[in-house]
Amino acid sequence: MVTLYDVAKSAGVSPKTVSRVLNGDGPVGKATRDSVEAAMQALGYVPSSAARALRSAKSGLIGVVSGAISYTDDNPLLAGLPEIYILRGIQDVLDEKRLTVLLTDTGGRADAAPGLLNTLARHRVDGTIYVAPFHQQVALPPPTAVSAPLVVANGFADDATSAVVPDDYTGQRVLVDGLIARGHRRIAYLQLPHALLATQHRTRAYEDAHRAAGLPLDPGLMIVADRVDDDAEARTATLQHAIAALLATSPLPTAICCGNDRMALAVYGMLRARGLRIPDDISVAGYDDYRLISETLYPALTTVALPYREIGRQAARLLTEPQSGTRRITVPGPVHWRDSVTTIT
Amino acid sequence: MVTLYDVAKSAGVSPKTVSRVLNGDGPVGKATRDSVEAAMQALGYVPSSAARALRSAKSGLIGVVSGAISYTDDNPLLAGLPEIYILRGIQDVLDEKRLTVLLTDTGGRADAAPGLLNTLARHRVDGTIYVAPFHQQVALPPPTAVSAPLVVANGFADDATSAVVPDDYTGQRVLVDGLIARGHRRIAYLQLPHALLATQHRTRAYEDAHRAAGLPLDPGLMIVADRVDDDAEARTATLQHAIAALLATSPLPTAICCGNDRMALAVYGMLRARGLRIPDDISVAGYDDYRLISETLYPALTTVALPYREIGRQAARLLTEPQSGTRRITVPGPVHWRDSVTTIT
DNA sequence: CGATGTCATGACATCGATGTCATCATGGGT
DNA sequence: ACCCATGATGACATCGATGTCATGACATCG
Repeated sequence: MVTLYDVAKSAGVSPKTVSRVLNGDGPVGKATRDSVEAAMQALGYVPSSAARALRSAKSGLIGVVSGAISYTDDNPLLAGLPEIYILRGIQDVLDEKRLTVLLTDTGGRADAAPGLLNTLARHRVDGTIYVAPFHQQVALPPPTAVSAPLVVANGFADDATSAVVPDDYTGQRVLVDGLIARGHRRIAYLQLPHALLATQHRTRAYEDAHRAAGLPLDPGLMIVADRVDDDAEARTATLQHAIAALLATSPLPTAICCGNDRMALAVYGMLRARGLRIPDDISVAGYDDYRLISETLYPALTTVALPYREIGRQAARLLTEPQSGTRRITVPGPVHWRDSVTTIT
Repeated sequence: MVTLYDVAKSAGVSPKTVSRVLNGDGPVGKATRDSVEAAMQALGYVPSSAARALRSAKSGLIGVVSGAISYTDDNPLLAGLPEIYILRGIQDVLDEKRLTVLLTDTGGRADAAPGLLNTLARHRVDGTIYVAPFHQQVALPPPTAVSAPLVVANGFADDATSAVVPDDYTGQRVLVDGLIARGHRRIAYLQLPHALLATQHRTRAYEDAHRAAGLPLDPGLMIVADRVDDDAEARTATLQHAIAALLATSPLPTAICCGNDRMALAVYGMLRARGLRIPDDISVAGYDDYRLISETLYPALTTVALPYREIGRQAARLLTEPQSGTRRITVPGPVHWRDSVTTIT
């Protein structure tokens, strides 16, 4: 390994001067700088961040705790994508600031967190972002003696911890307001389980939108159509029942809001199996804007984007641009109107 | 920060003894070990991997270069998922060995690699895994003075670099053999662009399967139905044309192999828009086993799994369990037979 | 019973950077 | 002509671990 001392010797200067060239600390003469840089080039010098970290207590690492990698196939409902987008937002910001991500994965087990935080502490990360798989309250281990700043993304912990969460209410509200504006009067809502915070916020938005428009709320149109823990077949069956119940109402709904795009994908198939055309007979909307689904479905799916990337960005900024005190940020996501929704004249 | 010296003082032993307890090097008396461990507990000691790395030249970090994070929405064709699964396989192995992933992302630009490798070198990673977004030859920057061992996953570089790649030939071959065994005689093949190595291998497999069964090869059934660089609409149009061409042949094909699951998803919609039932009128198969698509589609999609997770595992093992010389490993993936394929009697 | 080996432990140097403080020109201000 | 701020550079200690070598206490062996 070429060290800073080798560079110094080769350039005929002191180690400290090389350090100054490297970090732009003190002033360095033009000629000296050039010869140092030439020496670094010639020797193929690569600074050791271990040594730097040891001396200056800055590792240049940001720890990330997430299930982005492992959730991918454990839970197809979530499919890991949200966390990937959040990671991407984090990268956006950290790249600019020349920080590197030290990634640890929960492997889907919530009790993995303490061990992972310990690993991050060993590496003396300059800060940690804890990424929740979906909008929820997370339980953090008690802050140890070694506590770099910590931010929760896509969830929140307690009042002493900064957090960034999606604005579920506004997303659903804008969607339903938009459907009403497009002439829909009987709008069904196939919900995700009520245990999800997102469902609670979105349900309130669905109801508020109806109230604001002076429309009645028909309980027959609001059905929980997914489960959390079951296997794929049981979940399909749950959805089948919901669709059957919906199509038994009269008059038929003209639009169906689905809890997420994945549900919408299944709904497409089920409606068509019953001979219904989308959007001519019935409009469909999703949630999440999984572009893999929403753009590929035929017709393309109207859906609400969750601003995951922006959540990641905000979290990274919160962490790296020291603010005063603890903050909680709510990030709204736009509705993408596509061909699966028609206007009723 | 609590250091090893604090622990030593508190336990009344020398720093070196604490180090021995930590690493299990030399022998340590039972009583001494207990008091040291108690002191570590009490003080909340967390070892500094920077100091350890500096002294012993082992960082406990494995660098990963991939586009897993950034590809996610830049290129819906690939959608990042393959790389996520590969990462997962890597994690499987590294977790066991108590190594941590230092993740750097190409941001979708191939020319980002040299800079990323330099970042990894600064952190003195114990090894590097270069993850290719799809099966291809990758161009690595010239090995610098600082070269930890490197392995390419899901691609290959040159004869001096170990690599792990998927077995595209066998996957497609088993699929087409299986379709023929199920009575299909006119099997269409909607290919991905020929520029992809995967397409070349799979096309050979498709042809070999026909030859082996004594079936004629109809060029009208082999259509390139996707493009690499175009926007979503142009790609949909390309696929539409392919479907139209296919349905103009006589007799109609009884099965369609798609280049990937995403294409199969679109094909479902297009066939149904033309009034064809799946699988009654025509069977459909995909490739990749994106479970998000393959398990959710209705009916569920028959497809070939790409063994991404296993590729990641093998790559991590290749890196961390030093073998003799350079190796190249080919990993096969199984066919998942689901309801989108019917047997012709 | 002395030689020898193993166990248990400590002293000290060292890994490769940076922080602190000192040194020595140089040049502008008065 | 003198003072002092500023620029350019270096000497030296230091960050927190581990590698090397040394030491003393026992146990074992011929």
